[in-house]
Amino acid sequence: MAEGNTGGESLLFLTDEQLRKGIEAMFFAYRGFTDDPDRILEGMDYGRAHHRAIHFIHRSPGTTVSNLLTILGVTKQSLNRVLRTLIEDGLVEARVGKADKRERNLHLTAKGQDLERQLSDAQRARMRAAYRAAGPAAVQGFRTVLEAMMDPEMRRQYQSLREGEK
Amino acid sequence: MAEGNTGGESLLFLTDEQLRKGIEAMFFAYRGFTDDPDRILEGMDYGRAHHRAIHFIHRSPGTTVSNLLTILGVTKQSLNRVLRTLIEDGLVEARVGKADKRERNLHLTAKGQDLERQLSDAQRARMRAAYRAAGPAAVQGFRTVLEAMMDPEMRRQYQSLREGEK
DNA sequence: GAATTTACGTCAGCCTTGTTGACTTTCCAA
DNA sequence: TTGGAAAGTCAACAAGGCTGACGTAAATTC
Repeated sequence: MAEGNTGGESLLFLTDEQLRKGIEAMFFAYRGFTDDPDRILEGMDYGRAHHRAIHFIHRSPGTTVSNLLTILGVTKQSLNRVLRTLIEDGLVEARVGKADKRERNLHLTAKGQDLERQLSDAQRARMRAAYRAAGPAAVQGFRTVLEAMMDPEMRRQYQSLREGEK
Repeated sequence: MAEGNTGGESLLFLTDEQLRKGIEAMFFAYRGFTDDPDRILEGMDYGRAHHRAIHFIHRSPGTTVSNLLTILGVTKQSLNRVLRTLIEDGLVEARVGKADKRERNLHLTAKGQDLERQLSDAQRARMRAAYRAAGPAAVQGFRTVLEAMMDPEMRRQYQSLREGEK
């Protein structure tokens, strides 16, 4: 199904025009995707970077700083600035590693869980509405294309996160 | 596969776990989506903001500054900073409006077209690879979900852009 | 014809979030 | 014991958002 590139109409979805529409769809949809959490965060001292950190700490409790660096793809200085404020404000706890004491195992506090819940509720609500409107078959295609669009390294991260959770 | 679901079918794609996967897919895919143009731009004096301006001027030649403001969703000061450098460098031309002389009609110069081509070639190449790998049905679903994810206002913009082109 | 509104440009200043580079501390492992 | 990895810190800087204030020309309204 995927590679059947014989003649006629099978390749119509690969025209430059179709691709351009896909590109603009990504652009506009990503705005919607980030909008709700951004709105919640504004007014607090936090931004999108804090949201990302909170999301992935929630997702993989006990993860280390360097794990987070790999997933987020930023420098440790950038991440550290964000992490520091979250720790100072009591949303994140950094526990010295048990096996390797150089590592810090990151966890959300109750307060951190609260904010995470607020943010992900908003983001999931939009996602749910979109999924519901589009239907299960479209959702399947959505995920397939997005996965194919990732860099191989990001795809590995994405998939290992998936299998990491039960 | 991930969640221990029985074969209920109909609403399984709306579980929080499924939604979370979609959220992370958006995050990782958007990185891939912006990566290639970003790499081309770095080293030049331009960034993602310039790319966006160039894209939409190419897309709607003769568009006005305020049109662009609406589409991009930034302040005029932000856009102006970007536009000014593009005009100074001879990538964009701002012609005084014919009917309304307060307006500036924006066009890419030959030089601007060159960069646009470079950027969109890179972005389309990744998009094409993803589309090809996923197949036409998945692409259809991809676009449907993204469209449903947009804010109504953005969706209008997106659709009016679509109909603008033949 | 005067007043107001619109479209655009610009100056100044601030914030978030990214970057490099240099340096320290801790501590595991060879 | 020593090299290097993990983590943190300080400093400086850039891109690209933002607000507020102001200016000007053109169009519109009264």
